[in-house]
Amino acid sequence: MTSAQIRQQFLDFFVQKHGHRFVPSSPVVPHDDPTLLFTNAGMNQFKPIFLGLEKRDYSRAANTQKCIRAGGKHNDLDDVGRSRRHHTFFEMLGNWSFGDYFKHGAIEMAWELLTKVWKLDPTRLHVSCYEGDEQHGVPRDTEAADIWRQIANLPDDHIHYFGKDNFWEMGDTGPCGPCTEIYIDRTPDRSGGQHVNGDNPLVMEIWNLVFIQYNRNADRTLTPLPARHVDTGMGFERICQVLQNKQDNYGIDLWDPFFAAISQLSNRTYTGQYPRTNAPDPAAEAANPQLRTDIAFRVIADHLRCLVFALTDGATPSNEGRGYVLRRILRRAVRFGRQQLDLRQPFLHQLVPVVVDSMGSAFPELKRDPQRVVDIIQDEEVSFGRTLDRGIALFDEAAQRSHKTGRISGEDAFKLHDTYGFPVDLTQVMATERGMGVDIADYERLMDEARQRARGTDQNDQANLISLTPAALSQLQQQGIAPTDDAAKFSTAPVSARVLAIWTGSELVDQAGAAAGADEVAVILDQTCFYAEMGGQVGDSGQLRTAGGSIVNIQTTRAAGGYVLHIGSISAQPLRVGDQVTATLSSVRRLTEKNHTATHLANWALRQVLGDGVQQKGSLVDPDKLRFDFSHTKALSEVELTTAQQLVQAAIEKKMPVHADTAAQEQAMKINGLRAVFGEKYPPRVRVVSIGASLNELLALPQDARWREFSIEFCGGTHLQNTAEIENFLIISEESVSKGVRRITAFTGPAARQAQTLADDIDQRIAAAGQSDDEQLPRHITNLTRAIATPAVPLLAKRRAQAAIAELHARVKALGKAEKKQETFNASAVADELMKLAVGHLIVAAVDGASDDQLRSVVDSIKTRQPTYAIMLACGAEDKAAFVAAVSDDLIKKGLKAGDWVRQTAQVAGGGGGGRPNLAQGSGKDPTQISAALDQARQLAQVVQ
RNA sequence: GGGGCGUUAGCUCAAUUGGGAGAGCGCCGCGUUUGCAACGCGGAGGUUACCGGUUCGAUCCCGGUACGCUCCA
Repeated sequence: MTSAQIRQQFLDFFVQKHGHRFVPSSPVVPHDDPTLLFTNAGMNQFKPIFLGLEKRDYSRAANTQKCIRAGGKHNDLDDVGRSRRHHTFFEMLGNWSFGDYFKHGAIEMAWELLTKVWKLDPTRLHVSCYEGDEQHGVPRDTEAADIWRQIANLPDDHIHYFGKDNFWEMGDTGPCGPCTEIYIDRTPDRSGGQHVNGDNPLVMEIWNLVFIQYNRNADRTLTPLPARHVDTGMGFERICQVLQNKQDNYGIDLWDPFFAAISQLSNRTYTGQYPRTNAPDPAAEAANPQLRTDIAFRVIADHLRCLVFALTDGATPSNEGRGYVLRRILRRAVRFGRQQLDLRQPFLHQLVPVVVDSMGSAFPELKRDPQRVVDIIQDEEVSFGRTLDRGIALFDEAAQRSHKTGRISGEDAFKLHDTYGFPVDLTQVMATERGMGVDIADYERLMDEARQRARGTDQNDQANLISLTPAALSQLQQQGIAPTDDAAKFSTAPVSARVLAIWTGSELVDQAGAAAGADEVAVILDQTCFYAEMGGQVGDSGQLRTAGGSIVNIQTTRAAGGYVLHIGSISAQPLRVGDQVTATLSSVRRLTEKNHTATHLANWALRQVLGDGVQQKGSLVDPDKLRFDFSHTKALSEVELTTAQQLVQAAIEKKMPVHADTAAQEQAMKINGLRAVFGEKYPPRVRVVSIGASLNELLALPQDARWREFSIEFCGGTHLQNTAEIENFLIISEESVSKGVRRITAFTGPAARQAQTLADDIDQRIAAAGQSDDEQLPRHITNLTRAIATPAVPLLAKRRAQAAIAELHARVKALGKAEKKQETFNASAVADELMKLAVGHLIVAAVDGASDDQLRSVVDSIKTRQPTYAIMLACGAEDKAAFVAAVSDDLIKKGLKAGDWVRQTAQVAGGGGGGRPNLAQGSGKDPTQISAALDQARQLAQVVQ
């Protein structure tokens, strides 16, 4: 049975036989959950259902979920390759019940699938159940055990009890419950019962059934949930191992194409050997080259699969967060290829088609744009190659330094790693190759210190107000407080509302402010006109006022579990639950709406200019500006920017009406030219914001080619009535945010007007500089440079100024060159004159009207012709005297050093100087003292006369 | 979010009590050679990332900005 069949049978069993809805795997990169690095369990996408934040139109679901476990709390990265069961990426088969079937149904179906469909030997199956927790009043899960006895006829010695391993919790608080795990005993004599939940690889957990029936409160107590859920997870690679009768997860057919491809690249074969333990054992590995090869094959295959999925789902390698985890995974794969398989050139990207071909039918998203994935990986490989080359050079230096001790210092190893990204295990390998060691203890010490430093300043600010804890959420629900009615948010009129709850960030209180404590709060009302941050539009600010004189200044607004949190500070009188308030928006809402409507026009205009490849990658709309990120591979040209800007400006001048209405998603999706954010989940009924044509017109003729001339987007934000209200639109900057993503920032309305005056000012300066005299050029350059240093300068004006500055620089350079040509001619002539004034081997003279540079070239000129002389020349400008001295080696030996000579000379003219014994320079502030200074110079030179 | 490091010629990089901006490769010209490679001679190419400060004087010291590399969370 192939792995593909196994996957399909699992899904068919639940979907076709037991009425589950197939819910496609959510992306491995959880775009909407910043607390999670990667999707690491099947239930991630169902979390909101368990938390009671969301309802679905199905109560049974099944899927195979893409999971990554690396970098977070579960970090399996370093075990991969040596371990038989670990992956950075794996599939988790699962079935769920949301308030539908519970323990009986879950166990019955699991048993049926394993023993009837897949025909596993029932006598080899064991289960574990929760042993209970008296302290919190949770009984031993005899219920599950009884079901097992009844359905599976399991004898008592196949039912085991454990503590916290059999109690599953989502977090510190929230839904949780006991679970029952199914194990398979593959010992020859079926004696594995004692190893259940132990380390024996022959006794392996294959399925975990979780029964969610409690809520864990903040005080650690448990409350039974009104609706009980089932959440199960079965490692796909593991069950394939069992059904294909293999000893390890990498022995299954799924990996065959991977190993074949790696084999072809490296000209080696995979034999499936494993070390005794998961921990690296350099001695054993050194003695067995085939073992090292096998480990490398597994590392590359696993990491490759992980990268391709993560990149496909929109992540990119970077130096922070999840991007950093991906970079580490990629580099680990490259390192193993390089060290063990001698793959010195970028190779990983060549393997991408293996993943796409072998898994593309189960995960069609892989086929969408594999070339992008190839490009990103290749880029990373090339840049890691540079890092390694640099590291090797630096390692050589370090080895040189410590060649006496025969030991690379911990400090060097640390610096190689911390500053230059050169992996410490490579340092060790290279040291060993030269018969050297590495001071690893000291390296670890420095590493710990660095970790401490990084953590030291990690403070969690008062961010607690912006969301509700699961405990607070369930408390609100239990009090019967309905989600906030925010239908009024699309208008700007004040509304009258009642205070339903006050949240301090840690608890719900009846009153707050002034004498009542906590004045930074989040207020929940029965209805509101405030827009909670969403879809890139920032939350509203404004005021809540009571008749009794309490005022809450709202800084921002967020949504949590259907409740709108008005976050702000209470002044004057305390605020109480039950108070009647008037909610008034700040006038900046209008500015935000200008920016939001303009963002839609910008999105549309960029697509007109750059083509359909432009996809929205993010946006931020606040009162000050709009920021729009979109996919595009290179910087925008001046023409593209100008055209996009003009398109938006034209749309403003056309005074187009802005329509917003809801429609069935399925219908709306058909509209030609509609923009939706890729990867975003949209509800069955969506709100469509269209500019220039009403939703009714659009839906009447959805495929009409005309619609491409209009901006049409799914959007829940607030907008103007008419584009004319935007007034002005000016692009302020254009930059790259990550590979393949550009960002434009723009202003509208009054901010754009202000920016325009800056642009006009700059254009005037450019014009003035163009006609400037030669001497004034540097001043114009400085002025222009300063003028564009202000952040709010429109981009096009800035680019014009930069071009002008470059031109001015070129002019200055050309002038300097012309002057210099004359100078060299003068220098040798002046030198000729001066040499006539020599007294013995000494020349001390003033050169009138010469510059510092000219002075030096005269000295050079004399020196080349009379290498045995001592020379001191001086020149004066308005407020400055300059000296250059040169002394021959002979005369230095006699006691005249140029540095001392020029210093003591320049001191006479109120300055100082210095340099080397053979050449030095100095300067002073008083040019009238030049001749006195030169007298001093002659005096000092007496020593060599 | 917090550290470390970097930015000098087209490229790779030097330049220490703060005092003359350099090398190798590449490029252009000339020479040697039947030709090529190689070699020899000569040459062009620099706002030392940007802004400010200290100083008689800053590639160098100090502060800030931008960009890049890198480690940790």
